[in-house]
Amino acid sequence: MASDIEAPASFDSLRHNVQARYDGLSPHLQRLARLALEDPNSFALETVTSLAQTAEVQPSTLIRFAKEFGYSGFSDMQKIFKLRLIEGAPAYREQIHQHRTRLEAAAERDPMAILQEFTDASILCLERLKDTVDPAALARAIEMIAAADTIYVIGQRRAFPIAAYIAYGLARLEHRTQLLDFVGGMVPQQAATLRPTDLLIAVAFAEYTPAVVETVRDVHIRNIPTLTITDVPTSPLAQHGTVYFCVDDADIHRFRPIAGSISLAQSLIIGLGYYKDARKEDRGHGLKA
Amino acid sequence: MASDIEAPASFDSLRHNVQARYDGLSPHLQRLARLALEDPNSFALETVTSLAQTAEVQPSTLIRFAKEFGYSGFSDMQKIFKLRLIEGAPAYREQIHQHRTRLEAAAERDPMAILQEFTDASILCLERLKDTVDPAALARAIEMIAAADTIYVIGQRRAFPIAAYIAYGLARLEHRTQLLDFVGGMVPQQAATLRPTDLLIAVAFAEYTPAVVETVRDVHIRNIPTLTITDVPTSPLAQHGTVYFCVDDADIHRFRPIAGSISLAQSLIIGLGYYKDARKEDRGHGLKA
DNA sequence: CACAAAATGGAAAGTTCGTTCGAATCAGGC
DNA sequence: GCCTGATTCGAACGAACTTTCCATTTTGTG
Repeated sequence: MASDIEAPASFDSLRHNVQARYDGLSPHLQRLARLALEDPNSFALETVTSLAQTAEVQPSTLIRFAKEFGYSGFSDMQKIFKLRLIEGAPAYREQIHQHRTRLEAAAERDPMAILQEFTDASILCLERLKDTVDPAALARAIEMIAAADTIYVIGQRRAFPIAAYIAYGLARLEHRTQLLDFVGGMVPQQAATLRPTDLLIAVAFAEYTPAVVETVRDVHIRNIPTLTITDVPTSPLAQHGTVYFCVDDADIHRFRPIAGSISLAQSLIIGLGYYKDARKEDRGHGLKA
Repeated sequence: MASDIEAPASFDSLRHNVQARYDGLSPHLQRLARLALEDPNSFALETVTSLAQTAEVQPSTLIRFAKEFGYSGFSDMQKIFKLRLIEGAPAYREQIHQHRTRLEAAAERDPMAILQEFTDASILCLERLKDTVDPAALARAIEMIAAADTIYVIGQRRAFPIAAYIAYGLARLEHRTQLLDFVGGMVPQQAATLRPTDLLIAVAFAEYTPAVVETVRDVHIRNIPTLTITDVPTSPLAQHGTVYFCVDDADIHRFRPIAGSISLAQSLIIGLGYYKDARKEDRGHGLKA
């Protein structure tokens, strides 16, 4: 063991350590050092034996390598490599939990504290949205909307405001849009009139309003394109979405922030606006190369 | 084991399989399915025992889960999750870079850049909201809502989703609530039935929908309490609000973020929830000092 | 209400993995 | 050329992990 008061706790500091002491290492340890910095993924996922094979050293050398940098053994060092892979991801749910407890603590008397905590939580949702949305799905969703003849939008309870906003936005962009709002109780009949050239946009979160789920399923089974916004990949709306988005906003005191979903909806609308503008321009200037 | 000729070799196909067969799985397997799709990183890095603990199932259930989808055991399935991590991970650092360059270069075309820009703008709105909201107004608004007999909510166009959310939230807190949605064209008549013990909540931004403005003015002149959410203090809704909030969100690409207004609405609802809980407790334990 | 089938719990067996430690090998100095 | 110290090898051990199997509970059905 080189010195006693070390053991880097982050991948970055470990890398610095390895780089600084590289010249003073024995040949085999140098080989491992190179491997560790060039292919850290393998160090996170593979076993001592298989790493030893690829590096053409004995397993015990890997343990000596780990101890050389202050860890108690290989497993101890491997934690750092595993951490590097998930970087930042686990923070979200913990942070939300913090917000929730803080909100519950300070809330009873001061509404302003509620506002504070709630907007903070909403901001977190928005930050996360940027990371979790699949760019390909976003592009495809916009194309689907642009290609559709008539767009039907459905959403109930907490999801209704989002559905309403989508309908509003589409109408502003002069799309044929129909918000299925259950007034008059004719939704099943309305859904039955959808054609394969139309599009159904559905929004629902747990517990998924049965009427919405059924509508989506019926329409999707009839091979009519569906675009769904829901919370988790296992939701029935994800299963029956031709394209789907998951915006999982952890709930805060029985109410979930919907800022994430709303912003996604708004981004879809704005993206659609640009998409249509671009196509209009192309048509105006003739065919493009 | 469900069938014999399967075992997805990629994470995508595994995800599709899980989504498709989710409904037919037993409760515990469903729980694992959710965890697997929502937190695939843990499935790649952690052990059977620790995953079983977080999912609150027995380790054996994880093996059953893996076999259900055609793998020989958990380790066999875990390979897929590990693969996803090494293929998906290098993207991360590049993604950050991509975001930057895409934002600077081609913001107009790329939907992902729009999403980025738009969520950033929404975050800004939320930051501002915390500073601009008057704590006294917030407290008074909650008291007004709590004191009201029946609450009428009105909002059109972009403000309609916000009004709809308020109506939803109030209904969930078991308030008598009526969303004035212009279906049937009876809004003026409905508004005429408001009594001084009721409350009108109105939401409108420039250009203020005339029907909403008129309704608010009429109700306010009749000395019925009004709570309004609008954009600027000079708005007609601010003038005729017994209590009013201004949430001025600068527009971006012809559309304004409404995340700020939505979050204010949600904070009002949650604040009301706590307020009611507190009063209920007080009544239960007698008068408080 | 009893029964069969499915789902789950839990402990014990079996396997893989990480780690240790003495022997073997190598490099450089007298 | 031998000796010393550092380095590496590799078998054996012990711990951790996965898997199996059967008892128990739950669920649905006649």
